Amino acid sequence: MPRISDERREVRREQILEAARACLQEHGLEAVSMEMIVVRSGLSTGAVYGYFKGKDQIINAVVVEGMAALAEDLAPVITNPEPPPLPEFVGQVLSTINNFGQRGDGIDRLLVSLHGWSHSQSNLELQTVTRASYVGLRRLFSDVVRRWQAAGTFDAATDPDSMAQLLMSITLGFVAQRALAGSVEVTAHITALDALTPRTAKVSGGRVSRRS
Amino acid sequence: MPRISDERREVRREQILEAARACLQEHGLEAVSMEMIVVRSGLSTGAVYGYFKGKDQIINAVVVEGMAALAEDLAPVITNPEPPPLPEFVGQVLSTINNFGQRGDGIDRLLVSLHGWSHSQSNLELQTVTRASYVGLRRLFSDVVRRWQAAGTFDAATDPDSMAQLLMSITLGFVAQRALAGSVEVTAHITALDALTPRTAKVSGGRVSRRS
Amino acid sequence: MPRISDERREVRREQILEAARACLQEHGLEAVSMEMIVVRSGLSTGAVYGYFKGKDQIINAVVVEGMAALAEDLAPVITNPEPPPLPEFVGQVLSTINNFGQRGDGIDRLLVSLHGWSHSQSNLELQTVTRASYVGLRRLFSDVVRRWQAAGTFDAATDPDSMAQLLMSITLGFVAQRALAGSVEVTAHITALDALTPRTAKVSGGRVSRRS
Amino acid sequence: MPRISDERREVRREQILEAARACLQEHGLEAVSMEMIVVRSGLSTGAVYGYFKGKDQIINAVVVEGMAALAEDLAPVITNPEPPPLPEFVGQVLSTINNFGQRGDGIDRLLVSLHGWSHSQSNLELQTVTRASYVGLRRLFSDVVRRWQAAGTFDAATDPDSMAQLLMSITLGFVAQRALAGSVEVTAHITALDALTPRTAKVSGGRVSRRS
DNA sequence: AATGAATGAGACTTCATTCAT
DNA sequence: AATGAATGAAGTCTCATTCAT
Repeated sequence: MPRISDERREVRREQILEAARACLQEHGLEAVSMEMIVVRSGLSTGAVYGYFKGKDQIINAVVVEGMAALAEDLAPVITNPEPPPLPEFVGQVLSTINNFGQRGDGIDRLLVSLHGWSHSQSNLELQTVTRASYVGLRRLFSDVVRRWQAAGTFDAATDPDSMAQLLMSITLGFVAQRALAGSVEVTAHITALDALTPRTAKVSGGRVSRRS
Repeated sequence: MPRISDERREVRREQILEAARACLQEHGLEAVSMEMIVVRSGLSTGAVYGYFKGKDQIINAVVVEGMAALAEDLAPVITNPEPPPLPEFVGQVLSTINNFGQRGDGIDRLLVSLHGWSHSQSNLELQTVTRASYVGLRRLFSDVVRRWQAAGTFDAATDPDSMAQLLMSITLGFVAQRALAGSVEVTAHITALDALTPRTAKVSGGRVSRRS
Repeated sequence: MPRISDERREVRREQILEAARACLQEHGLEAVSMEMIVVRSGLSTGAVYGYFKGKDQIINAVVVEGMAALAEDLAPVITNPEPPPLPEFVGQVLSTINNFGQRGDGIDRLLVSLHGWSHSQSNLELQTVTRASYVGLRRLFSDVVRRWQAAGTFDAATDPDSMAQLLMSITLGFVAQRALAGSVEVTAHITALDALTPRTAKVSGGRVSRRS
Repeated sequence: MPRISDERREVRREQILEAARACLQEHGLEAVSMEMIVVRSGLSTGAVYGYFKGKDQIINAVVVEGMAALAEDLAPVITNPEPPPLPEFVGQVLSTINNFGQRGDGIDRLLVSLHGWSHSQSNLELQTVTRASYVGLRRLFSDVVRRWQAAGTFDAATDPDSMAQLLMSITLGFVAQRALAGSVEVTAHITALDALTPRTAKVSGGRVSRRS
């Protein structure tokens, strides 16, 4: 029988993860220390160990919950039964991602996710979860492609899985480019995809006219 | 007046970086220790410190030289005065990247680069170099686009910088997806881009005229 | 809100300084190692670092607290409003110093202070404190001279500051000679000063009158 | 059969000691490193080890040769068969010492000697030499006292050894005070001793008149 | 449950000394 | 004799984790 309510427990847990995120972003994967997290969380060392078994578990939780939160944000866009044309669809995905990075508190959760990518290279547990998560996302992308094909707005001969790989690369690459090069714009991606996309008479005509 | 030749010095230096790469891949950014690198390099602690001022300098050198090596491999593809059509061009880029990752020795230099991405988030020196490097790569991409446009094989109205951002995302995303999801294929990307791209004869001519 | 009382904390701190003193005397300034101090203190490495930021801080604390303790011992002698004649006064000072060196525990705090003299040559922080402390002591000596002069037992024409310099030299020199030559006696100094000093009745009266 | 002449060898040896002195003064006993000395001496590591067996030997040589050089400077003053009255004699000693400290080259050999005092506390070899040297100096002082007594200018009842201890303290104390408090003047010491010293009619009369 | 002092393995780095050239 | 690269023991300090209170 817990002395403090589950609700309160959850608040504390989030407090710790919040602190960990901040430290991770501020100091990087190699330099985060338990003490940092403890101080920033406002709890005591012992208390933190009451919520997490150790440092690794905290880092993993940060990464995993980050992925989960992003997935949640992406869900409406990606499971949309009638997805918009590819450029617009990608625009929606990237916008969602962009917004995800900027949640009031000064922590850019996307930058934190880069640390997760690195960490998952050598942390088996995290690797398993991460891989499952990204493979899952890729499958959702391929489902979108299939929905386009079913709706007749996309070449039926194209392998949905291949297309999903490309969409995946664009998505992850957007995150990486944002972190590494700094300036990236969602609209630039939309523009570029618009330029690529072949338009059948009806569609392309419609769009072109809209823009002229 | 060095007792050992510059050549020999360079060999030793590379020995150390090689060891660092292996350790980085095997244990991850947070867990690499100097002792690991020292043991693996076959040199003594003191010797390693004779070549690098400290751990950070080694890590940075690994990352920076990794980027430089990749850039060198990519150069012929990316500075090609008559670049092939986009899907094929991207195919060449991704293939080069793929090959770069698999240089006999069992070290996947691309996985190592993910650690570099993470590390550069919180290491100012590395960040500066990294950013310059990726911004430079993006510029080269935009030059490729301009060459396509000059050759009349690409819509002249498209902003080359936007297109470069997309190419950049695809490139970086390929690396990330390879590390995170595991199975990615260059051919899948080519296929997908082929499906998107307007076919030369009819379309490109048509589009160019339509928009001019 | 500390779990251990301030009192207990102070005890621990003193434990560490005690250990440091012992090591300093036993091995000398260049050879004291943290491990020595840690082992001798009976605490763990981490614990010691919880009380002092580093080795330098410990050494400095040993020196500074040593000076403070000696100053405390000297206070009653040196601030005596009616100081005895010079030879006896110097005898009191040197005796106090001698006693200070032999506090039961087998550590000669005066020998330790020699290390402090050396260390303060190249440790700015320590130099500042040391200098202030010795300059302060010199001022107290000149005040004693002034009290003698006010009481009419000392030549009023003599510059108190000059006399203070001599007293200072005798005092510091006693410490040095004790450490370097080994056998020094307080009584020898008293005897010698007695031999120098003009005897009260005849001489001092004569001199004072002659010079006023 | 030495390939280089003994003369050249001696020059090199002095070069090394000179470098060691500079480093000792600049960085202090604990912080001097072989590399520092090597670099400053302008020789190579190996060369330095050709002249001295190790670091300790260099430090000891610096200290011992420093004492020897000072002794040489002091010799004429202290072995003077007809030493001047005590205040003047002390003045000569302290002046000699002061000059010893300031030999053009920016190195204060007296400050270096403080490190020697510290080092000799825990270096048996150095301690032996140092002790012998200072005990010897003290004996010379007592001989001076005996010469005063023989000449009838000093109370014959005074124990020369006691007086020697006092002179020793003043001498060493002058060095210490110079290093620790900064401003010390030879003249202040003369003045103070003048004020102490009892004058038989003739002598005191003469001096007093000079001052009134 | 909570606290935070204590632990101690292990990280990074220096540096006196050696020795192949 | 001279060089200076290499060695590796030893030093300083950090930090994840535990546990008495």
